[in-house]
Amino acid sequence: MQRVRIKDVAREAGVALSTAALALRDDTKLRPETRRLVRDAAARLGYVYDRSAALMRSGKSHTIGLLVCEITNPFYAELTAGVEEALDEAGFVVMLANTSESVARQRRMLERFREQPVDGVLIMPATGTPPGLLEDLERWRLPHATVVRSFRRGAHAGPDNRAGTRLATEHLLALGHRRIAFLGGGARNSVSRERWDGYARAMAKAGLASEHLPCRTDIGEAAALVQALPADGPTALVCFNDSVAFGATLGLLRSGRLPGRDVAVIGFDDIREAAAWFPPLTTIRVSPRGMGQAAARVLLERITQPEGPPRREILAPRLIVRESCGAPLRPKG
Amino acid sequence: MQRVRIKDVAREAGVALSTAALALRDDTKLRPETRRLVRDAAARLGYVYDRSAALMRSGKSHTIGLLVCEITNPFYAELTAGVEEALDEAGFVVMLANTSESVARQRRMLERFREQPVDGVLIMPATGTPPGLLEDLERWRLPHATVVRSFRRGAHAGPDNRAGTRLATEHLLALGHRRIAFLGGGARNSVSRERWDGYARAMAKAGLASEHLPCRTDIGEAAALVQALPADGPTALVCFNDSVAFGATLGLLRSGRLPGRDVAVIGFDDIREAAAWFPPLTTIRVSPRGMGQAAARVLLERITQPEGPPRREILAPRLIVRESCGAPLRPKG
DNA sequence: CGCGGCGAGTGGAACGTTCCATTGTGGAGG
DNA sequence: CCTCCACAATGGAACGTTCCACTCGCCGCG
Repeated sequence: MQRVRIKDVAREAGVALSTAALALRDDTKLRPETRRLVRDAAARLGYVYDRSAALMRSGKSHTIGLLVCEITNPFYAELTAGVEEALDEAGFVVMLANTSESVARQRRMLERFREQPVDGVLIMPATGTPPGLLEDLERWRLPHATVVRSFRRGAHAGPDNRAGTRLATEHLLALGHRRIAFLGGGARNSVSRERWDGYARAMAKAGLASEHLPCRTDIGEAAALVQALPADGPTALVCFNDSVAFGATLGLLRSGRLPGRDVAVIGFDDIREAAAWFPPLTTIRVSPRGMGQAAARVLLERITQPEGPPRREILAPRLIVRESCGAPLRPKG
Repeated sequence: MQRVRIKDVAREAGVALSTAALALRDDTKLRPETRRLVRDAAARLGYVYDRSAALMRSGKSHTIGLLVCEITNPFYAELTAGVEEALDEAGFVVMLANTSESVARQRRMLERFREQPVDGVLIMPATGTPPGLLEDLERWRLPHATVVRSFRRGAHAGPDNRAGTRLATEHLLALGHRRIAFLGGGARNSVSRERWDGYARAMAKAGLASEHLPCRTDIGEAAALVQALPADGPTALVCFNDSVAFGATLGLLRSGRLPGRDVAVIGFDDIREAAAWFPPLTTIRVSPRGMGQAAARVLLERITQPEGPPRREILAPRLIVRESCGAPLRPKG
């Protein structure tokens, strides 16, 4: 009652080992009848392909390592789903590591992946990742791509963050707001910088002053901050992302203000919950799932053509108008 | 500029290949000086361990396959994080597959994992999984464990769902509620059955009639259902889980009722957002992260002791009182 | 003084594929 | 009738570890 190997299938089918191997890969060098014969024998014996042996000989593992900065964040969870979906379609399996924004853990898992070995790695860099990591990846000749957060160079897929917050800010300006603050962000990563930048530039262009309300990306923290905001504070909030925006609406509710009527709130990401929120959240859609798929494609291209230049795919965001900026509010007491 | 192998390290250190291999595993059969010598040589050459070769010879991949029914659900995302954390600590790597509740995809990914090969699989069975899957796993002699949703037998870690909804229902009864409905669930899986069961039994014990408001586990759907509820409907809702409870509070708000004052809402799971919600959600805590860790432990035990009986770890839930059930109802009702 | 046992290190087979070079066969072309 | 080629199938080395059996000194003991 041992495991069934190609050898056993070959014996059962009455052909040579290498013939059986060829047949199982459905190689056209073999006559269809022979392939048939071997397949039937394999099915009869319950043969299971052993990728580890194949990997050892061929050097291709058909496996990629995925480094997620925080999988419990719905946005990254959705992104992970997109990556997994696209890679599965291409016949790849995903090795998962959740770094929880720990640079040390990220480093450790990367080395693990290298041992495994994987054919490439897809990274959402933890906040504070040193540029040395990119250099290591290059030195190791490990095909890699980043998603959302990026390094200065290397394959990448992510949203156009500047365009996103610009869109958001201009929408608020068009609605007549003048005192518009930027809520959240402030972390030392490319996304925070770019989103702030898009907002600040739009404000400058309108001849208005920027105002930063920094907080961590956490519903509770954002809620507390907004709850404490004075009545003569900003009339509109461009939020770092939807989670922060959710916090903002909760904070307004708790202090007796109605989001959308008293203070306009606009998010970023358009995560699944945004449409169902109260009030439904106006936000910038970037489709995390689509970005995950794009990133997977970019990485696969890197793996198959390691010599070509790394591709950077920047996805255009879209403004989704709902009710948190004072569009038709439901008449409600 | 080839990859560095143990052979190369051995040559550099001036020892035999097998000695070098032993040294790299830090085997106590070797003198500390020798181990040192080899380690230094390995570091000098930039040696990277190749797990695939080790796997082939030893049959141990130190890899487990994780089948998640829906990773974009925050509860399962948190659970995934727990699994990954615990397995990493034990030196295992996680292969991820998101089945999106598709039985076909689940089956396909399971066969892929088998080829990989993994040392075991951790499964959150997709809704509608046939019992045949368990039989296949047993026939394949693939160590396995389930989390949250379970089969009739086999290793498992999950919450005591009956006790959870019983706790919730008794809490509402103690607050004076009489007309209590169960919102959500209804899917054909063990969790739905058990949660309904705990609620129904508690109601029966109090001599009251059960009432089922079935809906899918989706904020929007729950919100719409609750919004349409008549004013003389139930005064309290035991929800299938927190997402459904979130939907319920949104539905109440939209129809001009205040959750906690007009209608009591109680959730299940205590996901991260529950505490920050408006109003903060009273719920049943099951700690998805803790459950993920427990499941990982149970599976590892299965892998190291395949002969022993599979362990089933049922975690006691805890009632977390916040504000969504209001202060005790006055006799007025 | 011989023998057993132990510590430290060595040599080589084995794992299950893939890949390459090779064989045998039948038919077309000269 | 021989040569050459394409096709179909075969044989065996190689991948980088692990594992087991083995050697070689050296020490203690009867």
